[in-house]
Amino acid sequence: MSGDGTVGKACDVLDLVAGFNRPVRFGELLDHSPFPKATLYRFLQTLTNQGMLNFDPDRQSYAPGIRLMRLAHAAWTQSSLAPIARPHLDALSRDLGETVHLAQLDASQVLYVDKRNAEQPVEMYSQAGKVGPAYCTGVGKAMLAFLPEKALDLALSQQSYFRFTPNTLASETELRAELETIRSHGYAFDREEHEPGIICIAAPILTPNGRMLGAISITGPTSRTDLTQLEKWAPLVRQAADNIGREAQAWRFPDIQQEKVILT
Amino acid sequence: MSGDGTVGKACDVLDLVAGFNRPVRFGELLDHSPFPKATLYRFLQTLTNQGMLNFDPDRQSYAPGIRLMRLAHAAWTQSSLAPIARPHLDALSRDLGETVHLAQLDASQVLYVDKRNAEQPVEMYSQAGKVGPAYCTGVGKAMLAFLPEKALDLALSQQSYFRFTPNTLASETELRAELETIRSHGYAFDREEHEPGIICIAAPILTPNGRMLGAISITGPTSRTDLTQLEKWAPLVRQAADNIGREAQAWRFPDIQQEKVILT
DNA sequence: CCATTTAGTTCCAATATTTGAAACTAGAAT
DNA sequence: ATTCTAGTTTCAAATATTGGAACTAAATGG
Repeated sequence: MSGDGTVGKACDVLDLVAGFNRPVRFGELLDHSPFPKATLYRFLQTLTNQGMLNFDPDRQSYAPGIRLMRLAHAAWTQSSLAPIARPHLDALSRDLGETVHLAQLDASQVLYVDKRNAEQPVEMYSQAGKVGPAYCTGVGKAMLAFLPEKALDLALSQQSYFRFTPNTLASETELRAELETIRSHGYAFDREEHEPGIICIAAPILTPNGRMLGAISITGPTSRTDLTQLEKWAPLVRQAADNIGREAQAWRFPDIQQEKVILT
Repeated sequence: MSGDGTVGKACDVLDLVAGFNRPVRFGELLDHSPFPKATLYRFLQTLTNQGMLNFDPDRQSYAPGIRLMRLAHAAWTQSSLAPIARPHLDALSRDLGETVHLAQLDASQVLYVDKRNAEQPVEMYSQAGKVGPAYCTGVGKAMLAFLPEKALDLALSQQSYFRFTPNTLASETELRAELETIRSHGYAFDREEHEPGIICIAAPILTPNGRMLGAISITGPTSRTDLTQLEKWAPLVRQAADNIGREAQAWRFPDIQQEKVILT
């Protein structure tokens, strides 16, 4: 994938292991990796040794290690929009009573960063940290629509365009047209493009100076809601997204000033 | 810390950045790292490039990257006890009405893997992924008590023994005596050793063949409960821990058999 | 406004590490 | 008992990392 020397390769191995979504044996990994046996073997040893992978001696299988959870906790706290967005998600969830998602883009995929569930309490990592396709979800399209040109080209070339439902926009051409519409409206719909019976409205989170940071969405089942209903919520969703974007840009400036004060 | 070649060093840099618990600039990292300027610089570039770190161009600061969240999600699903323990935590939480923790050991520290909160829904990564000291928490001591000798020696040498409260066991000698008691009882108390006003009872999670996998605990404020009350719950906690341990060992065997069946 | 300091980035030859074919070992299947 | 398969180790050649030093950009201050 990406040739950042030894470290990049090690990251690729991490992804490889994580990608199986189950503990996996050496041989399987070898079949799916570009590395020679000895090389892959040493990477697995090193990563296991570091706690980035977990080796189960009973099963003789590798899985992502819990050291990653500690690091991810720091990432969630510091690099994600979750801390800033939290009160806004709470408010949307309370006011609208439907599922609320907060997502960011990671490797051209949608990464769900936080969630409020309509009737039941949040399920932990089973939601946060989960990934999904960008080209056929509300949050995904909302984010793509406001990506800078070069990044967009790359991202669009990396989508699978698998047709999950009859409504899926399953080509780059169709998707680009849709993104145009989304840009002009300022929000995106998911018209059962990923899962039948599930629709959503999503808005991008943009800083005042235009950097796209993520997206939020309101999701509901077609049994309970429809696109007309969702569209009525558009102003609310947009407003929440704008507030998050503004706060995100303002964030940390106090921090820097503090340092200045201390140094003076 | 640990010299696993280039990959090990890159992991150290990740820990270094995560350890600040806030976005941090190049210079600060340099002051706290053993690497020369150019070397650290290249590590940061590579890791940022890989999405393992996040570089904020406005602030010119580094933070753990959201790619870690995706990997951690896989770790939580596959390598942690959370999926197995979930129903047991739910039951304990429902029956006892107090806070329930599930923890595992990571780098001689307590890593909280899941949680049920008495009255309010779970807070996401703000709990899962969080780390704490092993020598002065219930889950920590319960796990240490059932660690194999060599691993225990290492772990005990890595504790800070900071005296958080008057009750903290702030030396290896005191702690070893306590671990002896815990081994004979099969459960551990936290007698306000980490936070004043907070007590807990914890039980190690052991496989039938004796491998220590983690621990669970029931925590309460001294205003509402006392050690006598907690001790009454010991059988319940132990039973839940045993069930988790048994299921964890049994886990995956079907998987292997499936493969055998397919191959035959 | 220019001089000076500080912070961050690039270069490149010396050096240490990674690489991977091949040999080896343990255990399962025949 | 023998053959296979899966996993582990070895070692010289190939390659990537290293880090001192030179460089640039941006902040500071005179």
